[in-house]
Amino acid sequence: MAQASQKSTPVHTLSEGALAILGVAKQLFADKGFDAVSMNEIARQARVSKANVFHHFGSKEALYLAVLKAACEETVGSLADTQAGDPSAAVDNLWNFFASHLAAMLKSPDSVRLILREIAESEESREQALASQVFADYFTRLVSMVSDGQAQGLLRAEFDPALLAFLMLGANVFFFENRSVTAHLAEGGFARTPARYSSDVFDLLLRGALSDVKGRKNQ
Amino acid sequence: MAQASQKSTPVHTLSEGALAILGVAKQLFADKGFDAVSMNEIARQARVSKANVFHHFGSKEALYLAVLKAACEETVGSLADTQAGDPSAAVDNLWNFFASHLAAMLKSPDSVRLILREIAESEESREQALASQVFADYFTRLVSMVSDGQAQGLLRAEFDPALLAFLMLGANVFFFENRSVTAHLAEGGFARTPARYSSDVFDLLLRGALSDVKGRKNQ
DNA sequence: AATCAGACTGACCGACCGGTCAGTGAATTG
DNA sequence: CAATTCACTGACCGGTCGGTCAGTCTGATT
Repeated sequence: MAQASQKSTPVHTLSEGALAILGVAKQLFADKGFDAVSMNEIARQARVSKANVFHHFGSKEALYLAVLKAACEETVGSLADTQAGDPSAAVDNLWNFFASHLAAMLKSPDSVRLILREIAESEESREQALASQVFADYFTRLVSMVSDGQAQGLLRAEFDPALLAFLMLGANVFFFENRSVTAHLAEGGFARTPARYSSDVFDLLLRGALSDVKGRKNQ
Repeated sequence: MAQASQKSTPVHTLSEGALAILGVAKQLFADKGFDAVSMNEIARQARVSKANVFHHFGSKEALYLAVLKAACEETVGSLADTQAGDPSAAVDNLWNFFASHLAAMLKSPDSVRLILREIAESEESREQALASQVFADYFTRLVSMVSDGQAQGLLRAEFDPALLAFLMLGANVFFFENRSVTAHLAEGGFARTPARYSSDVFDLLLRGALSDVKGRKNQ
């Protein structure tokens, strides 16, 4: 075991074969989940021997962890440049973040599916904590933007900012997870393109569903 | 193979052992997914021999299908009694459906996780179609309620009714899937109890996040 | 008493699993 | 040139996988 299972080697120092393994493993794990993928299959698709996979990553668990870690870094990385913005334009910032978040998810779907899969897992493992951290990162950013909007008087202050943030995150994730289902749906026109979905959802969240007559009867 | 793999035996005609197997399999499949569960494990927990599991269900696939089918029926069944309601009270109907939907999910989490797992799968199998149908059932109901609300002038008519339905469904599913994550979150107060979450989300969706000043600047 | 159906079991099967290991061959280094 | 390093491999291991089968036991039918 030459350099197996060393912690978090920067990606660009890996050998060609190791990168191929990482790429194949990412796609397979995202597609079918940890248990449905065998090391044999990964090796075959990466065109290396199975022993070579173990040489580079030590164990199946370690390989999975490496894949997940890369996916998390890629995901939070794509978010890093979509930041800043002054509080007085909180609603615009919110919109930018919301739309680019969905776009980023769709641009690297394997990473996202990997992370969502991990979060859905019930056991509280090291891997789950990693994936949850990505979730928390997005969430915290959204919450602070919403808070800004409330502080500036642009948004109503009566609701919990975390609630809107959660709703926005959920709207994107739910869209992402159900793309294939909504595509076959008769009423699925709203989800035909991500851009349209984003702007329509954002508009609905901001303005609300209620008509402007005084009928405020909820609960 | 005595009565294995017959299609959709009504549950109450199954033997005691078969029911035990079904129950154990449901919990295990929901917890860990198809590939992470072995027939040995199911047999052990159900206190029967592995051969007996095959006697009753023929194959692992068939057992999984039986479990999934039962879960789908249970889920749409819990929805069946929450129906009707005249169109003029569309908003109230919407609220009732929304709140009881979340409550129903939390009452039979194994079934829900089974279905969500199946929907998340990429391959378009027979099982996926089954699970998607449950999704479609809920969705269609919601859409028609929203349409009613729009026809009655209670809700704004400018947005796609399917969009609000989708958002509501997503809000509940997202809450369900991320219960364990939000519980550890500092800003997770909004998700402390399902009842509070339901009513707060519903209120926010109806009234919108924007404050009432004329600042309508979105896009 | 004889027959039959069906729930149930232990022993077994070939295939495949994750993982190991001794070794090969091509660069790098002294 | 010798020594070292390291990506890489084929052969192999014990164990578990989904699945089969011959047969046992029990209770109802005739």
